Amino acid sequence: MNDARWLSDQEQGVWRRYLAATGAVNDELERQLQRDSGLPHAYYEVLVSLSEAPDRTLRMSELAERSRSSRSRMSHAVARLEQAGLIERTGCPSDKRGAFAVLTEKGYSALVDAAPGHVNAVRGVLFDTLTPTQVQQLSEICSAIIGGKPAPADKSE
Amino acid sequence: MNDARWLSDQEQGVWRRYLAATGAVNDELERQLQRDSGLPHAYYEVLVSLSEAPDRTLRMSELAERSRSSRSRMSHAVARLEQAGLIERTGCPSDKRGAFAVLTEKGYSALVDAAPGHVNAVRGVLFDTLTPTQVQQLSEICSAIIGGKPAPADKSE
DNA sequence: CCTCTGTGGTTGAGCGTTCAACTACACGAT
DNA sequence: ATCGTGTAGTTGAACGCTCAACCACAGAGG
Repeated sequence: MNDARWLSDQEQGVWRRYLAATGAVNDELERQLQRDSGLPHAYYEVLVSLSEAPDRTLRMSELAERSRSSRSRMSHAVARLEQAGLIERTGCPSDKRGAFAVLTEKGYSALVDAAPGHVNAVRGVLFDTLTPTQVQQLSEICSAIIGGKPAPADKSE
Repeated sequence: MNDARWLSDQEQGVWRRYLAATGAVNDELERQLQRDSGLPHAYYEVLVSLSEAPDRTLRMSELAERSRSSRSRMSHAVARLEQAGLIERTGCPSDKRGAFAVLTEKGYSALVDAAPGHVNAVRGVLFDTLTPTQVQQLSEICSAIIGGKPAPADKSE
């Protein structure tokens, strides 16, 4: 493990804190959403994306992009959400390979029901914990990470 | 969605960037480790914990704590790692309910092989992307999220 | 000794993600 | 027309995680 390119003690500490912190945030959100709404966070985000789209409708691939997710994953996810009655699928007339996902009324209410608790959890875990200065710093740090790597990123800002 | 406790536009932006950034970091690390070593990141961390313990040995529950993981998860994980020959289990003489997990030579080599690529990935995704100031800020932000304890040199866990 | 409660650890089912096929259609070239 | 290539989306198996039992033992009290 004595590699010339190993992390410094300081870097190693930061990295471990990073893993602990993001892990804690993740766990807390996942647990809260699952407990209060029976939805995994990933599925909640799918509903959010659809709710913000015109006609609450998106192509599968668009939906995958916005959720930073693979097509396969979105296929499985939408299948489950459809089976739960929160989403419906319709074919695309102009391109017969395509498929639309549409948020149902039931799906919209599920989202409206889930949102306050979720927002509360986000506040509790992040915005209530950090100072406004830290929030600003975190924002810039995240922008740096997103922009510096060839990863599927949200450009809608 | 017009809840009095909804997130402000700024907060919402930060939150989405946070999700994108941490998601990208996660995906990148998971992909790199899986491709180059066939290990999920969680399993890699188990090997790291064991490699740092005296005699490369830890009780299951200690291992679970250090990996911020449930006992169940650790049981499954160690079962798989044992089956892969990277870990061995031995009973605890003083408490016959207990079990030790021991890193094998093969497990140690697997870790040594995997480490450089992993460290490289961590650098590429985080430390090469951020300025030293941002790294320091991130460290304090993570500390705040974890425990509310500020000190960068803090080690009260 | 025996039960009662608590703890260390395991197990199995259910679920979400991944990966590698695979289907079906679009589009351009031959 | 048909061939080849590329794209949209789906499928199934393998795998890791979670959750709720569950087993085996420890320790205290009767």
